Amino acid sequence: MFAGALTATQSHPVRTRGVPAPSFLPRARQISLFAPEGEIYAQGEQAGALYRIEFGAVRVYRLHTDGRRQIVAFYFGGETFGLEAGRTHSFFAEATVHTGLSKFANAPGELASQELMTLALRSMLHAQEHLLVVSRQSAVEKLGAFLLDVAERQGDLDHIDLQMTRVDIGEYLGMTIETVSRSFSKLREEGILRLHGAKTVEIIQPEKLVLLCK
Amino acid sequence: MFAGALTATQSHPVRTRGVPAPSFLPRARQISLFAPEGEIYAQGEQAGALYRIEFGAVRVYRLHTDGRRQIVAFYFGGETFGLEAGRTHSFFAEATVHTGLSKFANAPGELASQELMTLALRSMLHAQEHLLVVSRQSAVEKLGAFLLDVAERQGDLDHIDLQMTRVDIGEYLGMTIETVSRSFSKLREEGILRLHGAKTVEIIQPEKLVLLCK
DNA sequence: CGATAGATTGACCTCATTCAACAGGTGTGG
DNA sequence: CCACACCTGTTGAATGAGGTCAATCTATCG
Repeated sequence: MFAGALTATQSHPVRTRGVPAPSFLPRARQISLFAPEGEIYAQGEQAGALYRIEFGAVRVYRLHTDGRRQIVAFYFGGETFGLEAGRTHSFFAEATVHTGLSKFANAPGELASQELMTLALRSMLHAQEHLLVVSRQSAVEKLGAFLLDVAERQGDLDHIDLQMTRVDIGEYLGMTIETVSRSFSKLREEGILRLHGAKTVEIIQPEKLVLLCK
Repeated sequence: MFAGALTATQSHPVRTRGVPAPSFLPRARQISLFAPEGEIYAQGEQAGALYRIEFGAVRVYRLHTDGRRQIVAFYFGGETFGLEAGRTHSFFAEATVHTGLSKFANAPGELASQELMTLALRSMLHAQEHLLVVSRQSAVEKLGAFLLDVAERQGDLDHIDLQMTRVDIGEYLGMTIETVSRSFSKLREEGILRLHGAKTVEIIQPEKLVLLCK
């Protein structure tokens, strides 16, 4: 039945917007499937491989000593992740929903290639953007900036598919699930967005949201 | 008299700990001097060059639309900065104190070199570490983690030379100067550190601080 | 040695967190 | 296909940490 989910999801065109397909990497033989909460790699494991998301979504996070989780990035269909500074992973990577990945063995000699450089700089830029969002003062602004980011990456303002729980969003933005929920409600009450279920968001007044968050 | 400050500072050995000298880059002819608040580059300017700090300190920041400043990194003696994702700078770089820099013209063809890759991955890692610090819950923990970072990079726990104002620290950690000051006071009251003037910090109980922040 | 920017401390207030109860939606088994 | 159970999300009230405004102190530089 997960195989069913696979074909069903794949029948949608995989979004590749923003991140070009890593043509410089050897073609992956097959797609690995991950159930929600499924671990892709763990902190301490040997790094080196790259992963391209065919469908689904992934969270990359780290654990604080007090047990709290800090999600440093989400990745969606068409995006590539897995590049890290050291030889071993400093982060955990897990699927947030049913997810299909292409894995690329990354030969160490290839590390200096232009494309990998681009990927590293992109990751750096993303971390800095994330920093700007998290250091934003108000909870509503944080959530708004997050939603705009996701909408842009998914290429559709009218139909954002969150593919993650309020817990995930909270751990990404550095706030509690209650505050996340309240912020959604505030944006809804102000007529900026509409919720169709908890995970499908429609942005009605993008201008207002941009004005608020950018 | 600034020339005097130059020789005086240079008589101290320039710390190169953590960041190897960029031997892969063409030797710089001379050292450029910057007064406190002096602009090194601005957002929108053409990027490409790298800078090595001979003495002094640099802040790299970005402006929010509401005018607030978000400092994304500090750099100290021996460290190299200036690498960015795009062709133009997304950030501003300014000296926080009297600073001397070696500028390296960065030939575009060299972009794929192993050493630049290392620099990019280091920047990525730093941005992610910074994110973890800022998303830490309490103000005292943020400041403690920051001090440990600076102490490690300067290689001396007993004598941290901050080389920046409370405003800078606040804009780096995402809190007000009052909260920064109060956090310093709390750490002092708990006997973890001692202040000799506002910018010279002596960490008396590093274990306690590590326990609190790491 | 005086002027001035930077830093500290206090009082008050706002807003996110915490704790708790409730509602809704999803998935499972009958 | 329906009913129940559980997980997820929402909302409310009380608490507390950090922001804001303001006054005072002090370190540094001319």
